[in-house]
Amino acid sequence: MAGEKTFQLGPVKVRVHTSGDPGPAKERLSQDRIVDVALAQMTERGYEAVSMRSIAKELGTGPASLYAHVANKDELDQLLVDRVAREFPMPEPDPSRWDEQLKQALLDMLTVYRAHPGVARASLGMIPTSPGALRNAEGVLALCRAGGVPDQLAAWSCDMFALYIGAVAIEEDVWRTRAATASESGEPYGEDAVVAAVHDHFAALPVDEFPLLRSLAAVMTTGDGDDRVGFAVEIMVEGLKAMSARADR
Amino acid sequence: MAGEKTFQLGPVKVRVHTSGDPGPAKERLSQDRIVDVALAQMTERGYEAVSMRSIAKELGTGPASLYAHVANKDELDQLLVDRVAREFPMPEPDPSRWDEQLKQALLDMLTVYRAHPGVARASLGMIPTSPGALRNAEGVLALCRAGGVPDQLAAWSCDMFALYIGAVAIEEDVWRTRAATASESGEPYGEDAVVAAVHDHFAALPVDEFPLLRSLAAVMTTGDGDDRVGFAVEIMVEGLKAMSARADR
DNA sequence: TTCGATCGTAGAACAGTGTTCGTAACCGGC
DNA sequence: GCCGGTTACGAACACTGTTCTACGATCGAA
Repeated sequence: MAGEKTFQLGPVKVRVHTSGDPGPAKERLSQDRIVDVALAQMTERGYEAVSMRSIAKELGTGPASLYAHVANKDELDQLLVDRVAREFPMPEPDPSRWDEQLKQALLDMLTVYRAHPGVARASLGMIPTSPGALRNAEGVLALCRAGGVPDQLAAWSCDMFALYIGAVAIEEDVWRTRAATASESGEPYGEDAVVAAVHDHFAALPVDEFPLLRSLAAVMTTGDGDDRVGFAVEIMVEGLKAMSARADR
Repeated sequence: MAGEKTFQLGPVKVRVHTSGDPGPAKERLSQDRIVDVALAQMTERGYEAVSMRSIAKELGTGPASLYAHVANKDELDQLLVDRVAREFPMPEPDPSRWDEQLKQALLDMLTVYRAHPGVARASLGMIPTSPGALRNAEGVLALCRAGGVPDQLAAWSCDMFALYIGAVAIEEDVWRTRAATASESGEPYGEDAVVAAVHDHFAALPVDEFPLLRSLAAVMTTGDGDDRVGFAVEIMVEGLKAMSARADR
């Protein structure tokens, strides 16, 4: 609705220049531009805030226009996680410290997810042949190779790592949006308050039914997200090393 | 709309027995009954097929009636995963084979999720104080205790295991529903066909960019869901044992 | 037994959602 | 020049979760 418009009235064709009122001269739509604004909206307003309509509106058009470049919202979601997956930093494998590199790479993946809240929600069920997934898998495989991990173990590890990191990112985002909706309709619901409440709940459990949870309330609620993920990554990589050694033997 | 109905017409009150046409005499609604039919619908028609309206319809009422027993769809989802989590079999810990018991317990959790497709979609971000989650955590903690796992490791392991198993269940369900929608609008899209297509895609990758993926196409696409999960569970439990031993030392 | 307050029940409606249809405009190639 | 396939887009469809509102049933007290 800007720049130039033509009307057909019977045999007469009228060309009208509507001096660009509602925004600058619009470029043509493209899959990239759609993914751009979708990612921007999701990054600053969360997963549920971005819809076909909100994207179209920011692009100055209607939702139907998007379907020329994107088949589905499902496909759009896949494009988003693929775009984000390309940002995962993948180190050059160094056989002398491949395990530390692998752990760091996994933590970096989570950091990238955190920079784009909501995107991770589509990471489960990611198309394994998308460019981002390929890059990711190739990088993890290279690190495993550098560590002498048997091929089959390395292959299955790619799956496990991607699944776990995606799950952590999703869970964090779920709690994030929950805190947001809870804070806008009542008292603040910060992470510390939630953790404290959980701790108290555990500590008040009946002894005969939940003795361990009750006595371990403190350690159950110790540590933030980074601690927990750091631990899990440690476990997985150490387990991978142990099983590699066992396979060699 | 069954059994008995009264009409008020001015000062006159009329009581009419409508001989139970649209169903048996309806009982009162309750949270349990709502969760029952929601779980049944989800089990047989998938996550996206169950809505407040579909539940209400099967209960012979309108969607507004549900909100007297359930605050949200979010809360309903939590009730569903809690209900399912109660079905997780938790073994009596045996210190001589606690590791095998733990592995089996994790696989059993996945089996239960598989029996209720779609429910797992709400498992990420599960309320940790719900009865099902408590039962689950207590059971895992008991197994770790039997294995002499240090408390902090055991506590964080609960998190890791639940997250990973939930993620696997979700991913499986995503592919399941994708296959369903793909088969109803085109040729069948079975698991074997997808795996074969992925294999061919990997094998046809450019050598200079994805040498490992290309050469490892076979092992990357080897094994079904059980194989992959079995491997991941093995890795995690072995890693847990390794780190426990290291902490003792 | 009758009254009255409360709780559960629903119909209707609101503001959204993803998606499709039909038509109009545009663009590259003959 | 024209013309065919792609792109654009308003309108509409069938949904979704949720809220408002009034009506009915229920139960304790008078």
